[in-house]
Formats: sequence, structure tokens, C-alpha cells
Amino acid sequence: MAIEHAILVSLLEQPGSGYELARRFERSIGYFWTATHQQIYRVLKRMENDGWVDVRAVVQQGRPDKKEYSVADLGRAALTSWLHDPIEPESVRHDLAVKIRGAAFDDPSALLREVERHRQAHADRLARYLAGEDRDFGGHTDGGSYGPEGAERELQHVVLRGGITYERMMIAWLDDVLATLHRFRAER
Amino acid sequence: MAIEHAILVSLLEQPGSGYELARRFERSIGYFWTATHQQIYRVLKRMENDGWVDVRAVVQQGRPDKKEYSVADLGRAALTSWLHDPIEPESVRHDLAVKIRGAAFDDPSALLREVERHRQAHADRLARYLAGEDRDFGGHTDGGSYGPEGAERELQHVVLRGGITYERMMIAWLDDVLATLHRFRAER
DNA sequence: TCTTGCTATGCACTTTGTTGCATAGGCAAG
DNA sequence: CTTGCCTATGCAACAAAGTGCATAGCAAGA
Repeated sequence: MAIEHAILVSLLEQPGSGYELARRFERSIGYFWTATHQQIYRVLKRMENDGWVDVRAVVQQGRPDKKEYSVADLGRAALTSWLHDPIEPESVRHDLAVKIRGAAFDDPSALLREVERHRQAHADRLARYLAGEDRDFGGHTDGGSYGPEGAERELQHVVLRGGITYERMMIAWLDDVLATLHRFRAER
Repeated sequence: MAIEHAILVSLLEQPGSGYELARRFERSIGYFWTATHQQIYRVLKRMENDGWVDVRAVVQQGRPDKKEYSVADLGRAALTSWLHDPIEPESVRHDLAVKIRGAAFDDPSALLREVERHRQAHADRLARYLAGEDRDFGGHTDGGSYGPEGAERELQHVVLRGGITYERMMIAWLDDVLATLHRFRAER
């Protein structure tokens, strides 16, 4: 099982609607898990049927009403049980690596541009992460915002540091790839 | 599209049977793409119907006969076309990161063991990668083996270096996670 | 008022991936 | 000669995920 647990964690950190969850999956949680809104609504419905979450209709002004979900006891229990279950170390899926090995059988120039694009995308993500880190975990104690505190905050931070480390690694590796491709092209 | 291209690249590097491909997906290609044999056989059949690959029955002694697949012109063209198509930077799926954020709502001791297990798994993988690097790309010119040469070899190497860099990063990050969890536990 | 855009929710279809099961040849050890 | 293991291929059922489409409230500006 999978996305259910990411949703449970997100709802424990902060109850919210499907729409809000979808937006969190574009940032924060999205650093290590992606999900479309269709998927989220579908899973939320199932979780509601299974009694994992409670729903509350929230009337809003100036925008459509929404359904706010929060974690029910059954959901909390399901999460705890999952947290105690060992999981397999993730298996990666790197299309780009396939392309790189495929470049041996093709003109490398197109790949060069592709790798540069990816490098840029990772540099952008890194910048976003660093901005987020400064905003949410920078030294300043923002009296106005009510973010999570203590352990919750520290654990969010260490996960974000993971994202930052990952992006830095990718950039370094893509530089290695670029250098290799340039060498390869020069040889022809 | 996805696994088709990984298979095409693998078959270009070296023709082989479904069984052999499945084993490559446990090593080499498996560093950045996973696939079960069921999946591979299914896709190979489709690729054969589409004329992407050619089949040749190979009679073997001491073991069951096999079907050796190699890339046909149509497959080669399909690969080239894919190589020239831009792809989206991969989206990650880190169950462990979900668990780490979930640990804020649970006893962290269980997670501590889990993270240590993962750290060990990554250290093991790193050791395997490094051994493979030494074997296949170490300075020695092994006159007896006929590995790929030139660009193909260099590109395989840079992908392997990516795997090595990734595992090193994961180990470093998991150490950070462990330290954070220890601190969290000490605070209680 | 018409269009654009954001909030908000959802269905239907298709593709992909996973799990379980089944078959079969041959080797080696007990 | 039976059991276990490796090679080798495949089907069927199911679960998960992605893609496309549809609806609707409300606001702001052209």
C-alpha cells in the first residue's frame, strides 16, 4: 500500500480538502511522492468508505464549498501498523539513464540538450527547496506563523534536507554525464 | 512509453532471451529500472508482433532451448524517435520519507531500526556497484573478455557512476536521519 | 457580458505493474 | 528415484496509476 499513507501523514500534519492535498503534493509531500488530484479524490473516497478519515463540509465565501478531511481512529491505526511494517528499499526508475545508455546508438547531440534541460530542472528544484528551507526552517522565529513544532518540524526538515541532497547529487552527476557526452562527441 | 526502450537498449548492447533480460534487470539495467520476467515476456511478445524485434530459436545443450531476441529496424527507429523526444524529469517515490514524517505521530524506535536496515541495504548496493565498477571498468585490460568498447562502455560507466553517487548520497542522508531520530528520542 | 483563471470535485477509460499460478527440461545430491 | 534448484516461458486476475474529459462556483478585468 502506498498513497494512502502519504495522505494520512499529510492529514495528521494538517487536515484539509482533496484540493488542498493535491496542492501539497505539488510541493512539500511532492518532494518524494507525486499524485494527481484524480488519484487523490479516488483514494480519499475509498478511505472514507473504510472509515480511515472523517469528512466535514465547510462552507466558504468567495469560493466553492469544500470537504475537509481529517484522520479517524481507524486511519491512525492503519498508519501505525504500516509504520511498523518493514518496507523494501525503493526501486528507482530513471528514463534518463536508459537514454544515456541508448545514446551509444544515436547521435549524442540531442541527448546533450536533454541532459542540459534536466540539469536546469534540478537546479530550479534545488532553488525552490532552499527557498523553502529558509522560509520554514531559517533561524528567524516568525511570531506570526503557526507551523508545526518540535519533532514534527525536525522530521519535516530532515526530509527536506534529503530532497536538497538529492538535487545536489543529481546536478553533480548530470555534470559528469555532460562531460562524458562532450568527450564522446569530440571523439567522433 | 517505458520498458520497451530499456529492453531495446539492452538488446542493442547484447541480444538475448527473455530470461537473460530478466537477469539483466536484476543487475546492470536494474540499477535504474526494475521489471519482472512476466512483464518482460509480455512486452517482448508485443514488440515481436509490432516488428520491433527479431526472434531466433536457439537450441541449447544441458538446458532448455531459448528464443534469442535482437533489435529489428523498426525497433531501432522507435528507439531513435524516443531518444529525440524530451522526457519529464523523473518523479521520486520514497516510502521511507513518508515514514519519517509519519514518525512524528508514532514511537520513533521502530523507525530507527527500519532506517538502519535501509542504510545497510544501500551500503550493500554501493559495495556491489563498486565491485562491478572495478570488474568492468577497472584499469586492467582483460584480454579474455569482450565487453563493449568506446562510447558504449563510457556511457555504461557514467550511468554506473550515477548509481554509485546515488547510493553514497542515500547513506549520507540516512545518517542525517538517524542522528535526527536519536535527537528526537533523547528529547522525550 | 464574455472570457479567463482559480478553486473544487469527480467519472471513465486505458495503460502499467504486481501476484499467483502453471509448465517443462535438465542437473546434482541424497 | 525423489527432491530441490536453476534455466526457460508464459497466462490470468487484479491492483495501481495515468490520461482525458466534465462540471460548477466565484472573481476580476476586457
